[in-house]
Amino acid sequence: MKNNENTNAPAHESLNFIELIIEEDIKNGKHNGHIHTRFPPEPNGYLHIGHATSICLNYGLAAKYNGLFNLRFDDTNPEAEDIEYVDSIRDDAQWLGAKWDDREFYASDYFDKMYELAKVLITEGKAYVDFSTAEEVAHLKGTPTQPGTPSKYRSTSPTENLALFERMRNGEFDQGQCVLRAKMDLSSPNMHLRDPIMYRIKKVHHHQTGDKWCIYPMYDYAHPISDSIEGITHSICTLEFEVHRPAYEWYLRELNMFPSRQIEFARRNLTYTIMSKRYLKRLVTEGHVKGWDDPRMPTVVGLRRRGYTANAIREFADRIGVAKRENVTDVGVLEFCVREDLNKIATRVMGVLEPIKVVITNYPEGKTEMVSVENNPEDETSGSREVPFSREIYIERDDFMENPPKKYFRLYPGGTVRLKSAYIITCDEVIKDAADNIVELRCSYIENSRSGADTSGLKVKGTIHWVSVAHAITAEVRLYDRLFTVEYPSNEDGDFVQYLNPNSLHTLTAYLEPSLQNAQLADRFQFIRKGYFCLDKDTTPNHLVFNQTVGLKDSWAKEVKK
RNA sequence: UGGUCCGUGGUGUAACUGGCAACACGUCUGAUUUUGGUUCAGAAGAGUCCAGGUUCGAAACCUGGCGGACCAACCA
Repeated sequence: MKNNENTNAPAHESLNFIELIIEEDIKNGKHNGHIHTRFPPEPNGYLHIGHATSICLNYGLAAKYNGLFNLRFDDTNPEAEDIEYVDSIRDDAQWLGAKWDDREFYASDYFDKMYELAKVLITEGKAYVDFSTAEEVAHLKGTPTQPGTPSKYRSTSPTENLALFERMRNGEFDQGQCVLRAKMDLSSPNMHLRDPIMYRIKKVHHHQTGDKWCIYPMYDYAHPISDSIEGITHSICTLEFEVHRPAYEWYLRELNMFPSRQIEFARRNLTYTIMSKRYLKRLVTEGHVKGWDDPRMPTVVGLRRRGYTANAIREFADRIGVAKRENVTDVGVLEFCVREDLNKIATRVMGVLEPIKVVITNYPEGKTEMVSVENNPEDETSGSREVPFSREIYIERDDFMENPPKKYFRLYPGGTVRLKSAYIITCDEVIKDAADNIVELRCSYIENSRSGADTSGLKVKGTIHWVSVAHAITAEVRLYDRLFTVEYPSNEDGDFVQYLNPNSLHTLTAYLEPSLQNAQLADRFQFIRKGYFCLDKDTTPNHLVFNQTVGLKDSWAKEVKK
């Protein structure tokens, strides 16, 4: 090895534990160095940010090692599943940037094969039909400290079991009357090895196979077989399946199938939100949010509507990495990732969220001039546009203070400020109503201070945004805050809904520069000095609606807090 | 109290498998700035759950504790 030019660079790129396994496998020529991963969602709910990072993980690994990635719907429980979820999951996965060509599979694609393989196990005396009730099965399994005891059906002959299983399949038994069990190890300290159920009877319609089947395989049986059939080399799942791995390996070994390897990682949690499908569903059904795609939801559809980019989510997945220990990632990291992406691509526009009117007394009445505003200082190719300026404008209410604290460099009586891309103004007079509310500011402008042609020589500390009263358009703007008031709602005592943030949605009517009239759903904007926004799908031809994706970093707000 | 897995700054991951702990977010300074944004420069913050042991040398290996998560659905 020759010495590296950059001696400070690590000798090796730092790898996560799964990459370590993969590289070891490649080095050893396992599967001829081929890598094949998959994402196996059950179509019984919408994808959330946790699923998204898992997709990034699995797809990313395949892409990195020139392998393949499959999307596979784990549809073994038709009672819980629905085609609606299949469609949304596929759409979200695609949006995230995963590619699987024609390799969109369903566990149900393999029902025939699974049925045949079950018969092989029965024939070899490794599986049996058990007519015990669910309670009996549970009871006979024993406890973690006490071994299980054999059911009286455990010794039925293979021939008889074969016939029984066929009758199960033919619908001759009632739902719940019997199950097919694998003969593993009743005395194992691992409960999942105590003759786990392979098939149960469910006389229900399946969204893919219709009414073809009335018996459906359990996860423990279906998953290794699906992986194996597809030639999945690295089957990545979450930690709670760790104890299932011996069963996973048992089936593949006993059936002599392609040895897919299961690898478990710790699911990643996020502060101030919840990830459990059950809880998410409650938020929707109980009306705490407006739907699965409510911009406050951690669902992929929610994040999309909120204005998050696939880029940002991929970057997030990358940054938080993957490991086996418990973790809670600060949402701040996610927010950092969107800001980072949006900063590069968002068009800068001006919009006043909470207005206060300013009259520029020495500016000609009825005059309108167009000032040039750059679309994005981070992108020289983005150009600029013309924005109308006139005698009466709106500025942000908190850009004015009657009695400003130290270091406040916005507008105040006698103070001077630059209007972004326009003139420098001085506040001469504060107009109040009978109730002492400030209703208007009277200012004067410096005529030769216009941006780009400033010969005034004046230096001002503050620059604020504005919008011309006569030209402003109005829009509904929805500001969002964290959905919960505590960092880890599911860890708190009591029902998680009591920790919902009552102020997670704040709706207001804003005044925006006229160019926003033509905003499209795919557009990304930065409302200067405020945050990143996108058009919401609730928009109608005469009612614009904008969502705040995330606010800008606000070091003044931090300063004020001190 | 049976089994499995896990314990590294506030948070998330690293440390090339034994050579006195790095990166990112966050925090704090300062500079630049017609966005209190961006960018740039810098700082503080862990001695790796604890105690022993092996070793010239341990975050890593061994032993024993402690702490946490998961497992007894005809869910996945």
